[in-house]
Amino acid sequence: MVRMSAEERRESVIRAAITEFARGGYHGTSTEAIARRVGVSQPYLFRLFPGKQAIFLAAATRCLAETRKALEDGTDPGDPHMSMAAAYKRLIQDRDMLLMQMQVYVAVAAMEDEFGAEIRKVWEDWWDAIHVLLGADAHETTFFMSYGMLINTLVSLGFPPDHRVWSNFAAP
Amino acid sequence: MVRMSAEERRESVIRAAITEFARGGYHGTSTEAIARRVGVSQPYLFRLFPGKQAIFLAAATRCLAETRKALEDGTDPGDPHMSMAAAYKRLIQDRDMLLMQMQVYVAVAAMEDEFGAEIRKVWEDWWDAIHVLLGADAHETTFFMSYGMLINTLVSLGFPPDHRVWSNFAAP
DNA sequence: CCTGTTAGTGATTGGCCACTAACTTATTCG
DNA sequence: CGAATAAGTTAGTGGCCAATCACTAACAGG
Repeated sequence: MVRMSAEERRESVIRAAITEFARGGYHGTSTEAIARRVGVSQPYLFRLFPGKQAIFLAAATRCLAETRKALEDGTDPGDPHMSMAAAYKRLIQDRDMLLMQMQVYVAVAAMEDEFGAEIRKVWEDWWDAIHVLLGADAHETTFFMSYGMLINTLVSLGFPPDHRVWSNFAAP
Repeated sequence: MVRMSAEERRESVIRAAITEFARGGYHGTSTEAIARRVGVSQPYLFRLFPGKQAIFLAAATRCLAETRKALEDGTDPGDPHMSMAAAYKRLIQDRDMLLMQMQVYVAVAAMEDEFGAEIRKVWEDWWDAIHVLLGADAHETTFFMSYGMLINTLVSLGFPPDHRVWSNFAAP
């Protein structure tokens, strides 16, 4: 048994939660599954977080924040469009991260309360950050985000990389 | 008590299932809820369908098929791009239909078996149909689908129509 | 009118799951 | 050391939910 500070544990829980929620969604994931992945007893999760929803919210915001950060860090001001696209391509290698993003979107539609407002705010900030990076051209921003969301869908659906629906994203 | 043929009942179940699954997702929707909406007892669902998964699959394929049909029917060959975009705009007034689409995507990622293959096939056909309607220009097809998927996301997240993230989809 | 079939229900069950309570073990520090 | 504190566990509970079973009510044809 490896003892950790509560803060470190919470961190592990968030990571595990992203993986589990990504696959099962909110209702399809048991706290038991998360706890097992962390390597801790299930009831202990409820000491670290007030409830399942709180775990999901933490995982959701973390997922969006990390995605955003990866994009920002990977973007070269010299050629933002190309470098950002490349950064997203790198990002989606992590399937769990991408699936979690999708789960967050449908969860917001379902919960529709404080949770929704919180996520909308994070997403909005993300949008704005991209907007600035792409030279504050609204058209470009919409364009980039659109492509991103299509990619999410194609990955979710599990189309293999050589399928024709991917043809416009082919590496040069 | 209104008696119906099994086939008619199945139809009602599919409609009810789309509404319920759209809001709760696969795991977040009880067969009880679907049955209540249909106006029928819960066990009877299992006479009409072999199980919950089968109900979801029926609802999923129906949702995609109807969406596709609405796009095809709404597209004017004279100006496919504009008319198809308008058709999608009309389509998304039905929030349940759109949310169900999202639920299908995440469900495929989770189930990842026969179910996934079935849905991929339907989606692929949809893609091809759009492709032809848009003049077999792969770039245009990707473009259109991307916009569609971004719209789905924005609706799921619940951004009000006057929010800046919508600015590029503003009506002329 | 009776007999086979089809539509539909009520009661139940076994399993899972979020969450609580009460207890145990390790760490820190005066 | 020893006692307060923080990390973690085992055992249990009430509620929900998919699926089954055994049954009843309506209709159709002869």
